[in-house]
Amino acid sequence: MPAPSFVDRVGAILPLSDTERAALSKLTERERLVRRGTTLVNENDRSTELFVLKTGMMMACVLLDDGNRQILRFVFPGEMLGTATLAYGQARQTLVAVSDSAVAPVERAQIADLALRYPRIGLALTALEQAEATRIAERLAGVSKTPAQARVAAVLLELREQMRRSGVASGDSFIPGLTQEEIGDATGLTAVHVNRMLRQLEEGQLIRRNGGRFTIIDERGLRRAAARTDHGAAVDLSWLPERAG
Amino acid sequence: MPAPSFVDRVGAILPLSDTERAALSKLTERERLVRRGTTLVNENDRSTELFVLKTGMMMACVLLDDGNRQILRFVFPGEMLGTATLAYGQARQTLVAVSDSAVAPVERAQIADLALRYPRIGLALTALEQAEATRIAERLAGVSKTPAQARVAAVLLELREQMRRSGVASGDSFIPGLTQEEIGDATGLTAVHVNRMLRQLEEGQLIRRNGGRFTIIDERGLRRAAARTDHGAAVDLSWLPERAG
DNA sequence: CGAGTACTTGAAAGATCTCAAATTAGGTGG
DNA sequence: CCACCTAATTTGAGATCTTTCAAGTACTCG
Repeated sequence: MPAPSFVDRVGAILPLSDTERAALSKLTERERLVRRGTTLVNENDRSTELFVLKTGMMMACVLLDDGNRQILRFVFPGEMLGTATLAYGQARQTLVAVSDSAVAPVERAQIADLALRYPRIGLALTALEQAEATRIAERLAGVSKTPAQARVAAVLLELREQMRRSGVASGDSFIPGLTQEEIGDATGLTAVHVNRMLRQLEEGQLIRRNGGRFTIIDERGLRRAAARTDHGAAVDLSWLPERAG
Repeated sequence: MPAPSFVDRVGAILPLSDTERAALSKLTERERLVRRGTTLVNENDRSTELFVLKTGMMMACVLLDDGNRQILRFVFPGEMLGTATLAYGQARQTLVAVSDSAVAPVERAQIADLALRYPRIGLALTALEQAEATRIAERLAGVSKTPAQARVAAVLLELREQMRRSGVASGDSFIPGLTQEEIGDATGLTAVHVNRMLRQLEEGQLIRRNGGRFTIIDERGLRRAAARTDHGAAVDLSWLPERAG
């Protein structure tokens, strides 16, 4: 399974006409490369462009004043990032490449134009954004009053899930490509403590590690350890009428 | 200043024609009362309606399996809530009234119809949703690696800010109307610890309390205590063209 | 006035962080 | 291809923050 494109993501929640499909494709024509570890956009930069990830893996984070940072989400091919420029004309998150990546820069005017021309697509974008918001809300719930081991287990499960959906990984084995420090920034833990939790999960026969490769041995057990499991509802806009009724 | 209506909120970010204004008003015609402490919607309920808060104060939370809950946001008049039904056909958050409230139930088909008829309004709703997502992301950042006192200080500042904007409070004094347990659920702390942090803030001459009323004595100091301050960008869609160009 | 809920305070237990140092892995230039 | 250099991982011990448990006080509503 190849990495899903933006059109695929939108098409998955809403049947698209050929015209709509073409308009969407046109949106992601341009391409900009971002090297691993490089920052694409800095928080609070004034900007009117957003991005669609074409290949690779990126992350969105906010920097705390004490030098710490909170990773808000990991981004996979076909997903939008930096969409806050739409509403704010300014970036609200720092975007960093986790691995070498390619993004399609999109002017917010293009998005607006598209949404005005094809209102159904506008709604589809809203729905995708909402899905992202829901995911972040879930993460907030998971981070705040959950023990460390559960948080780490949850990130692993979520990463594998997303990597599967993006065709980057298959089966129970995957390569997060994150340092333990980064896992810590995503879970609100110290790198040192992340290390201990990974060890615990390994000793509990829930996962195995070789180099950078993780294998989930006991998925049921890992889910139990993660406590909060994704109730896995899917975004679906197929109920949308063709046109205003 | 009276409580802003939904039309006011949308109108604040985008100039509206009379037609658009009328269509928006029509959306919130119905009204349903929710008594303090009552649950309007339960997480995971199948449903195709969302709500606009007309008066009162509500909150959106997710329940954790250990009986704990995470409060994701507090909702004030003119704001939408339960919007996940749009994309999922199912509630993703539990909605509870903090004080006696009145909501306008809206069928998702109505929203879709509106957005298809008036694409600019569709974009405005997207922008409002995005603002909410940004706020939750900020909260995530603030909760995960921040000391308890800073979290409590931050909630107080945010509550005052929102209550001001909604005309519920003015000046430096306001009545959160939340139990310390609820503040704890919002910050990821125990009620006991919230109590101690409030005491600390009081002893540090940053706030004062009388009954349920809070007064911010030293705003600068409280902001410093809260560490992460809202960079306060405003949502603005005035750049939107009238129609697709 | 009584009962329940919220608030307050103390003391001890537990989780996570910090600091420090050793080991391993990865990448680069010779 | 090796040697080196830096970044990442691993492990231990003590410090710190937050929770838990317990008990007493204040408030509010019938």
